Amino acid sequence: MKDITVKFSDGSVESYPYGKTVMEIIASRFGSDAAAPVIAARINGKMVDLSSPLEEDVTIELVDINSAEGLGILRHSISHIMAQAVQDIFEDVHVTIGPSIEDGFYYDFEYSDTFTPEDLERIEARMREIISEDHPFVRTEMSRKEAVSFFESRGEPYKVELINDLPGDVSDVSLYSQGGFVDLCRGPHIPSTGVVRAFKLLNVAGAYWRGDESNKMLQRIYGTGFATQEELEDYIRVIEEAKKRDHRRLGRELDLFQMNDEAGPGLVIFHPKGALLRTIIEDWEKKEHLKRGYDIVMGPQILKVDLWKKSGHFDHYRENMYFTEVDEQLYGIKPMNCLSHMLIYKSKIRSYRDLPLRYFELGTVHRHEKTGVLHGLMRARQFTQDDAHILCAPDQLNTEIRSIADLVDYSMGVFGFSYEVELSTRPQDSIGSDEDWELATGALKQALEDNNIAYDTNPGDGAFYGPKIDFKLKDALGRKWQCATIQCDFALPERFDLSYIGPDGEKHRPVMLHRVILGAIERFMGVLIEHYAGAFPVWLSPVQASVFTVTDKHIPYGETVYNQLINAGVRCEKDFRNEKLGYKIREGQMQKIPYMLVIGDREMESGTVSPRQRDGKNLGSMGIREFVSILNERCERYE
RNA sequence: GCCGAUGUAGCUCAGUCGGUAGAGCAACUGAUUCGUAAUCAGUAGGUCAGCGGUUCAAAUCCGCUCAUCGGCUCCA
Repeated sequence: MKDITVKFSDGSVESYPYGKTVMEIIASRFGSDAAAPVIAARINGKMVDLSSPLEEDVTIELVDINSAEGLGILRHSISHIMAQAVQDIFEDVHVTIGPSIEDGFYYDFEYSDTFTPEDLERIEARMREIISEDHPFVRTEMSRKEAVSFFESRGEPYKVELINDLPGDVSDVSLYSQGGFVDLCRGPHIPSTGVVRAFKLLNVAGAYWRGDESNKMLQRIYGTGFATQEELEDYIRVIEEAKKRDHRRLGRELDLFQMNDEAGPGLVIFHPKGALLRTIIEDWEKKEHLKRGYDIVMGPQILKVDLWKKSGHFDHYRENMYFTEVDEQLYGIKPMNCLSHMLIYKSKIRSYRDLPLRYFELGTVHRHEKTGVLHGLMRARQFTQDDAHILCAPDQLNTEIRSIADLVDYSMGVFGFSYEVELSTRPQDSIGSDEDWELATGALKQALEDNNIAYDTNPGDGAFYGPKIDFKLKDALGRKWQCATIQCDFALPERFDLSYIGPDGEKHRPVMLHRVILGAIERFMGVLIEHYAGAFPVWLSPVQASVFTVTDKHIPYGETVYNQLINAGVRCEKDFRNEKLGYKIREGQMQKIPYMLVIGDREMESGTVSPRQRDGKNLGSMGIREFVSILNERCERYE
């Protein structure tokens, strides 16, 4: 056999004997030390194991354990090790699938009993044994038929189902084994179990087979793995930090809101500070929308059921709606705000000169969410959307979508979020013609491209009335939250027979855009609380400053300072209790108040205040007016 | 809705083998008048989520319901 030529990603080209494995080639080219963090390779663009032999001329790229792909391979391999450990320990466990995911991996098992936290420890212990035994991951290939009978003989029905459901043109499948455990798997994998340095099993949860709620519930074990122990510990620290930032906890500690069993699940009760924060956000939004040519409108909470039938909500959204009977008439409590907006449009004959019309409503909606999905402010049964419906001519769609995307971008910047964009296309259960769906999807796509916005596509994930663009913001811990969305809708204008008179004097059908910027104010507040860990920027803080007296004799002057600040529009509290200054400061810090104003002899004599910033910095003595202008300037910069 | 876990004072949590409930912090009262993250002392606070069952006796064992938490499905 003749030698083969290998081209490396640094551009160098070398010859090797036929049939050498990738690992051997890397070791001879870079030395075994340099090869250590490499756990897989990309050969002519295809990911392979290091143990695969090279039988033709190739271009080779090394996949490092620290790259996103390398980490994915490592975690996927750990999931196989976990599956082996589980089957070693427990009887009657059937394996299903076990992929790597964003922050780790999981494996789903069918098991008649349930896994407990103690079981996880036993599984981890067995995994450590498997790792120290350093079993190689061995790839083999089989025909579909062989593989089916192989997994049948091993009593693994889920694997058989997976193979049977492969596309018809797939003739062979690959299997990976390590230490007697065999799994159907595309690969690649790490060379051997001993490569694993740091892993942890995190929790057990139920999960439907193939994610379908009509299927059997399996038991999923989540875990994660990293190249080093330090990285694993960092990750665990982030989880702990997230727990500390939990908006449900901070909501109570900062006295922002409560959820109350007596009131009902999924219902938020805003306390004074939470309601103030919400008011600040809503006032900001109204101002920004008025600047951009939106009209503020308001519709009723309940509308007759016939209108919901007309809109399609009764047929497609009924299970999420609440209904109530008034004077023997059935009413639907609104789960969306569009209906009133349609009626506003229809209240007059519209000309093309009137378009676009942009109706903005801070609309409170009710949705009957399943009990299991409720989650503090993030997922409630009553929430308020910063909703708008834009009615425009088809040729105005592009401009309108682009300016919404600009508003999203501006708003995310104000709150300090980066974001990602997804385009979702027609779902199974939907209304409207194929042409309209195509037109709408094309308009969204075109606008994104015109604005140079990178996006992913989610096929079949649109709303029942139209395709949508979702914006997923990223918070301080890198977690993603769905907030803004733009949905294109040809169906509702049709159903409500909306029209405008064009330049030709004829009736034309307008197009509608549904859109939210922050999404639900409740969810957005939840995200904000966790993003800032409760330490809101000055412009958002429900309490911007608190006045602290050193002793009782400073109370009269403190009262003067407090009143001046309140009159200047500062959101201010006072703490004139007979407590030591350090005690008040500590409480102020825990309440995350941006400025604490200390009032003692010095300030009383010179008519000043001494602001202490939340970061502990003492600003020294200054006049009240000076303090107010510092505060106002920061607010103007959205600090 | 489904799988699993949990529910004890305002909060965080103890409570052994079934024998009628405890701590720290917070609160309240008093003393202290104090300069940048906790002054001291005292007082009060509980239908042990709810309902039912077993038992001489239930926070503890069993059943049901409700709620919460972690996921799945769904979603702003």
